[in-house]
Amino acid sequence: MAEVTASLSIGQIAERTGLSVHTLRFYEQEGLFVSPVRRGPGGRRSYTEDDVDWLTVCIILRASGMPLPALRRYTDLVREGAGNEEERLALLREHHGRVTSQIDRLTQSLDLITFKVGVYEDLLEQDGRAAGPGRRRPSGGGDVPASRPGTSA
Amino acid sequence: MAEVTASLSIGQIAERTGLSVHTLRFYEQEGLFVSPVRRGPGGRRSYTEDDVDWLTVCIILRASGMPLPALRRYTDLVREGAGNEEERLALLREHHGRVTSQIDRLTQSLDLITFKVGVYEDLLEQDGRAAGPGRRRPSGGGDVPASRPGTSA
DNA sequence: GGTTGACCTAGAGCCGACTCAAGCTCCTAG
DNA sequence: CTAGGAGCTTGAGTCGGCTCTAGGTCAACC
Repeated sequence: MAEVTASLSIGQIAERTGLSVHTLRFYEQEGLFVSPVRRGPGGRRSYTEDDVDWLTVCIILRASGMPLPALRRYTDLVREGAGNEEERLALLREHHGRVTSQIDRLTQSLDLITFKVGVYEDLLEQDGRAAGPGRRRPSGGGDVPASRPGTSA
Repeated sequence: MAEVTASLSIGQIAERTGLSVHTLRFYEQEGLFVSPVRRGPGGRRSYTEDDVDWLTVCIILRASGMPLPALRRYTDLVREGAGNEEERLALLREHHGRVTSQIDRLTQSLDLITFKVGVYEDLLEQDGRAAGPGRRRPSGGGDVPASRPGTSA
């Protein structure tokens, strides 16, 4: 129950988070740390487990496409402490919306891709065996040699 | 049934696809057109409906994160015509995989975001009414004023 | 005949998010 | 004592994907 918050070097943080030391310094400079990064002997950065936790959140937000300025804003709000929860919520909600619509867009795109994959699979399969009209797809995904152009989307 | 493939100007294409004229010229330069863009009087680009169809595919592939070089490669394969379907399929499959894993990542991220939104909603709601312990979440998403640090991820 | 407006080219510029380079300070091990 | 390795700072470079500028052509309209 003691564990007086062991301090971690930038290298250790890099290893734990998967971010590069470059990126860690860059993030610091961009104001993405809630509490200022302490310095140990020789001016070396010294981090805590809390920093790792926070970075984990940052990484997830970044992975979901939150731009650095937004992440920075969020960090600022958290640093300011209690009293701005509405704004934090608003920010998170907005991001939530963007992520869901991004997932939607991707899912839609995936439909086309899946379709095209299927078209080529059929094409190659029936190319392999002699002939014989097996299950075919509605056609229209062959991209170019469609003889009558206009259906190649 | 006639419709001798009316030719469209770059401006019309821009309007139809939502790409800017800049981007259309840029894409052409990047080799993202299957057939070379024809030129009308005065050297003006003249497109067909087929180009629109192809661009639509390109837009979807781009929207799902396919990098320009990959898109270019795919375009090259299509331009070359029949005989390279395996490679097209491989390319599409690879992209398919990347898109699905991207969707997975986003969905995971969304979980955290949703959770945090919930935390702040609860917090603000119970802040609004006097007190009374309504349904609460397991806590741990409050970011910073957690008194005992180390649980703020 | 002057002024739009859409188009052309070549090439520069921009933005986001890193990523690296140069030159320095420490500390530790051999 | 020196070589290596981790860290430091400032500032520049990179990459992907556009986006814009400058300077010009051409056709149409008033």
